[in-house]
Amino acid sequence: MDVKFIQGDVVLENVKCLDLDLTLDCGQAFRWEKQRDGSWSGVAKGVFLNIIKNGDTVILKNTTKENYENIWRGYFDFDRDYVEICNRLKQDSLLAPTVDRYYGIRILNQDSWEALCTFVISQQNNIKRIKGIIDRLCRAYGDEVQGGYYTFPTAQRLSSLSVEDFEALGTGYRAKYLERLAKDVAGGKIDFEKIKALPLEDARKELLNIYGVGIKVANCALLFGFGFYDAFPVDVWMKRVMEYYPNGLPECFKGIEGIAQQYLFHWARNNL
DNA sequence: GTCCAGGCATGCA
DNA sequence: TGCATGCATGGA
Repeated sequence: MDVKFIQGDVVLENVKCLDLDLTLDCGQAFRWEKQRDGSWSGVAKGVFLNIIKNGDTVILKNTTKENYENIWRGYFDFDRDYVEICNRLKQDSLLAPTVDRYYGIRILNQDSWEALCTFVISQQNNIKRIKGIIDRLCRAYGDEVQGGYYTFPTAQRLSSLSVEDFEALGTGYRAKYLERLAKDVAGGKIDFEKIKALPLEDARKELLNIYGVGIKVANCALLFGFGFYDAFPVDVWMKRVMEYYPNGLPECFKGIEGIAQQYLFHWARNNL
């Protein structure tokens, strides 16, 4: 992959195994919007981005070199060899056709706080409604960084809200979880950087101590917001998929269980 | 009207 | 340890 900085844009050439449509709308992030020109707009880590892919060329419009290096390079996982990963996953005969069918799904490295909050909201919920809740949350308590695009509110900002304030966003019974989560994070009870540095099992234990966080939400947060590619979230869709793996996960998933999971999850939602 | 969604806390055995 | 139950909301 070649990186060029051309007239205020960041241009990446020869990008392999990246499908923006699949990656930005496969149930791992809920805030990206597709534009009429086929590009995607969104906000991550407090910064707005419009991104488009033509052939093997990706253009991050109106982006500084600093933002590319500090945010987007890691967010889109540009340094990871997904071609090699997909080839490895295709050693599994069940996953092989799925990887071919949905080739280009990547894991986004989202902000830890946003991912944790997002997947607390996601529990016992559907993707359409999750998006609506998060959109209302950001519009109400985030900062507008571009017309109609808002940052995800900080834990400090949300720590002053009441349970009723969260309920007003349509979060339902999850409101009490969010209320306490915001206060605990703002108060320093939960240290994201410390958790990121732990082994998977220990990191998961830390997250499981949080009110409203169970095994599924913990694994999603670990995979999408803490850099644990070996986390393997199992929700109602993945439970159906697991019937195809009665003897457990195949050896070729090792270390990248989370990436395998995302292909299987997407396949399940579209075919089961 | 019933069922379901990227589940979890709680109570009880 | 494992299992049953209640839980908010909105779309199908």
